[in-house]
Amino acid sequence: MSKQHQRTRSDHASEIAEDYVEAIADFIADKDVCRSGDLVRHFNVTHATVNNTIARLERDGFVTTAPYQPIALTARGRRLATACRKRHETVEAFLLKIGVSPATAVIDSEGIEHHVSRETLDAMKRILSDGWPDEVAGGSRRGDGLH
Amino acid sequence: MSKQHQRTRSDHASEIAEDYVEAIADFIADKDVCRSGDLVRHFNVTHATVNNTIARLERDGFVTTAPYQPIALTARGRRLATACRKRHETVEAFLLKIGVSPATAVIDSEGIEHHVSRETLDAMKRILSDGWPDEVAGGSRRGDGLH
DNA sequence: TTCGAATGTTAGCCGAAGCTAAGAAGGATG
DNA sequence: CATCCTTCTTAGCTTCGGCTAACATTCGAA
Ligand SMILES: [Mn+2]
Ligand SMILES: [Mn+2]
Ligand SMILES: [Mn+2]
Ligand SMILES: [Mn+2]
Repeated sequence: MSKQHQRTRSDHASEIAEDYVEAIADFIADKDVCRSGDLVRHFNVTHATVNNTIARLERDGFVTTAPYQPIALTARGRRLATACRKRHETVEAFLLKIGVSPATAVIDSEGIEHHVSRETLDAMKRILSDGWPDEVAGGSRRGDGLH
Repeated sequence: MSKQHQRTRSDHASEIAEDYVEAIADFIADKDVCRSGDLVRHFNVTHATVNNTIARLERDGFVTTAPYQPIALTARGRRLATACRKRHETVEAFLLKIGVSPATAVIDSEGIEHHVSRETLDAMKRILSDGWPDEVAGGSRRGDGLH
């Protein structure tokens, strides 16, 4: 019992870090630098909150900062950002694939992404690239064989 | 921007309440009463933590308690529990449907359930009951009006 | 009936993630 | 240069959800 809940709790601990490095990487890709004000607007939280969060990220080795300078990602931060962006994109694309509207897919994927294990992510990717799995006996039988 | 993040933050605020009322309802269904020790074992946290959490649930009108007595759900608590259990079951069943192993489905659904909107839940239910959407050239649109 | 184990409560601590309010640093414009 | 506005930092507060340690209550055995 309760392996689930421990996983959910630990997912939440890394969730903020994941969203921040992803956003920082996006700003850097987009306009070459990321300032804390960019994150204030992006996450819709206060300057003080961004400052505290960035301090934790620096403590944990994901970013480097200097007073009044842009925020830079460490190699570790870049690795995490890339992995998170891919995972996020997969989850969002999968929601669209099952018929969810674009607006809802954007919102739901933002929360869901952090709780998707490697195995579930692979299942989603497989469906996105190979199509729906074959229905096993007892199912409602609709798509017939392949394509 | 950031509508997503506000939703994710507010999902987290209700997440613990949802898991607790669901567990309490399960214990009551199973053995007629729920004692705080049941929750200690179920969530694998300490007595003190369960006590604090239950106090918040009572403050918010989901449960009633009396010293050394079992924990009882209010009507509001029962409503929430029922809705959460259904949603949880749907998410777990859907993960199985896309080919995730039972053990992983149990773990991932515990976190994912809290971030699944009504619309996404409906999409999952539709697939569980009607089978995969028709594949149509160019995308995943499922033509045909409803039903 | 007393006593010890199991169960429940309380007090006090911590870190994460939010906030407000105050002030410092820097840059554009006169 | 001085000024003013934007940007950034710092201090101090809150709630939540964890924890440990100490204490209280209940209840079944001896
Ligand atoms: Mn996210
Ligand atoms: Mn979550
Ligand atoms: Mn649940
Ligand atoms: Mn859950």
